[in-house]
Amino acid sequence: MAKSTTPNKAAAVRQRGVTMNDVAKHAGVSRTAVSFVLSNRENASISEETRTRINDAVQALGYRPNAGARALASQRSDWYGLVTEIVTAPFAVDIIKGAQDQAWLDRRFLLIAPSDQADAVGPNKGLEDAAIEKLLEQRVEGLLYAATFHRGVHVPQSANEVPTVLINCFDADGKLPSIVPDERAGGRVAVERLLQAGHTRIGIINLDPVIPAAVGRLEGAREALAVAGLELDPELVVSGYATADGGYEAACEILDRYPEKDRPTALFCLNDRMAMGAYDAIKERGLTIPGDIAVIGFDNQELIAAYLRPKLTTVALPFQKMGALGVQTLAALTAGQPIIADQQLVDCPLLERSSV
Amino acid sequence: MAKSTTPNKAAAVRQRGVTMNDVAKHAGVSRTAVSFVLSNRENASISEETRTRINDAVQALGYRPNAGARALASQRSDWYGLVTEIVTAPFAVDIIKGAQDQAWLDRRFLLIAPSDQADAVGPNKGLEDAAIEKLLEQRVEGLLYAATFHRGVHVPQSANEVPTVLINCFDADGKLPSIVPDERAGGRVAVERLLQAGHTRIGIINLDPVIPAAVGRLEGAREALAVAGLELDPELVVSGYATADGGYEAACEILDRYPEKDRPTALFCLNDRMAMGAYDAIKERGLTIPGDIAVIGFDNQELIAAYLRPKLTTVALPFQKMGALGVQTLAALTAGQPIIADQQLVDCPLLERSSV
DNA sequence: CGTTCCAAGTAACGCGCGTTACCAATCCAG
DNA sequence: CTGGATTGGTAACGCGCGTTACTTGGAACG
Repeated sequence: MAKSTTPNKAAAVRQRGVTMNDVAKHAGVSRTAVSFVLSNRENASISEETRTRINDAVQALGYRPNAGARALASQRSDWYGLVTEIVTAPFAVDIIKGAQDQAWLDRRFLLIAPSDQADAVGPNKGLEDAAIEKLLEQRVEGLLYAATFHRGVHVPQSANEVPTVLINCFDADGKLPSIVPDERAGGRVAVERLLQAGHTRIGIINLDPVIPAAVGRLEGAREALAVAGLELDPELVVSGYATADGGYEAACEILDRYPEKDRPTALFCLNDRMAMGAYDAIKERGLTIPGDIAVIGFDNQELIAAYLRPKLTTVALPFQKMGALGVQTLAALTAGQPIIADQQLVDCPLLERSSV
Repeated sequence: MAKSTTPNKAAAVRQRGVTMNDVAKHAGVSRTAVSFVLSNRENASISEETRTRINDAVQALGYRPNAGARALASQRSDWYGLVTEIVTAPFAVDIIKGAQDQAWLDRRFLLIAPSDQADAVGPNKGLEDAAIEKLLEQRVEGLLYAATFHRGVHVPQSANEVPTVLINCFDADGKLPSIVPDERAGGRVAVERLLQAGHTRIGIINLDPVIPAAVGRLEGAREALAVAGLELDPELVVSGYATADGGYEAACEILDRYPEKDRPTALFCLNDRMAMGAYDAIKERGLTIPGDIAVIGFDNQELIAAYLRPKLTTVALPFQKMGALGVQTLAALTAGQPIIADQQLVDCPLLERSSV
């Protein structure tokens, strides 16, 4: 790679950007002609010859359009705002990635603003408002509001000024369209997988029973059992904190409660962190996975699921897909199309690894 | 493709568009006066009375400045571009968060562009270039280029047009300033901690020995041992793949190699994933942590370190701090200040948990 | 009373671009 | 040869705002 000896100088010279006017002069045409060519107008008539002359000039001068000026003149920015809690977020990054990729494909830009601030003491509601305010100042054409765990949220008032789509959460006021994981189908597929492997006595390590994830996943489990002619035994459902320790304790309780012959042969852990704790409880008792006890998780937290030994079979939350779908929905909304549905459910695929 | 079926409606939805002119009329002053008040010009003379009248008008009309127009007129955007690989990134999110928070404090905006694309087949170098190009079209005032693991990188040529700072990586061509973790000090502090706990026979589970992280951390370990009058025993250093399985195998090798009395009483795992595997190897042998064997990790991958049982004592990579420092450095550069140093090292703090 | 000076504000230009209206030349049909 | 329809462009306005130069009414000053 040939090093330019004075990159700084080059930068300093380039500081004053090349404008469309420069291109026009260089090509010996009007600025309008350049604009027409660059924006590929259909109805404008520019001869093939001047068209190439203009393109050559663009190339020669290294012209780069000024997105801000374009936005100002055309009254559209091609920007979407994404508001999310970054701090606690093992998941947020996946939503961002999904949205970002889709936005990129659609030639749109994503402005990401934090809805929480590390240094914020007290209610950070004000900061969230400020974030949205900032995004609106940038004249974003739409807003994505993402949560890191499935729940109902109240979206600040100012979000109403622009089309808004919720991701991994839903509007507690029931106004805005949202995109959430299909927890029920996920719970169903997890238990179906265990049934298919021959397990009929399945312990369930539950989350806090009131959150949407727990409700849906448990309901799905019940459905799967019902299809197999089984009933969900309330005694086999133990709730715990959504941590490895919580999972450990719940698993201990469920494993020690029964004599060996009645012991469940499989555990459905409603998230991977609890599965991590359950692994310890199982191993401590000299039992093997999946030989003695099969384990299935939920969430597909890569760092856990893919690195546990044996690797954890789990149901994935479709964050990337939700992010992408959010952008698509927003694109449809800003284009004036009617909303597809108040709430779109996205499938949670089963990821087979080695714990069943 | 999808043309807006109801353009009128879309226009109606479009932002209210109250401009400075509206504010001016409402307050009975000139637009210039409004501009002066809003930008808090020192040398301009506006009476306190009209100043409040203008502010009231702003409030009453719900005026929101147009950032794009402001950028166009003032020739500065208050935007920085952040280019990073989002896809594989358990870490990227922390860099983003650190940078984002700092940018927010400085009243600047971060435009995040992906340097890798999921759907990109073949060399994605072109996409990275395209991303930077897009950022430059937005007239970002500076560029942050972040990697998800410490390494040398080649930054695309176009990044030279604007001040650029590298985060968690360094310029292989040695031109651009960078911010990287102080791996050596991190390795030192880890081993010091083990020495302080009374361990003198310390096994080291190494990464691929050529990457900067491995080199630095091992060198730090050597220094710490030297200070204690000890030497690093090459036999106690085993390399493995940077995964839980790799850590498991390496730990097995090191634990089984010696009779009990010569067995190391502590393991320094050069990353947390390997520590996760080492845990399994230790537990399998009926040994306890930290009773029989102390373990210390590196990276502080929250999902692992905080949820392993016992929780893993580890050295943290200062991603957030690096992100913040990156923004600060960029701010200094764009303000025309001389660069502080070609390479800034950021401390890796020890996080005490329960495995030592 | 004439001059100077200053507070308080305004008119007007330009940032880079999209867009509409308009113009000049050519090309046929009648 | 005239007139309408194309082809190939251009002039000029406006997007919302920052900024510079300029104006004005009145107070201070000599």
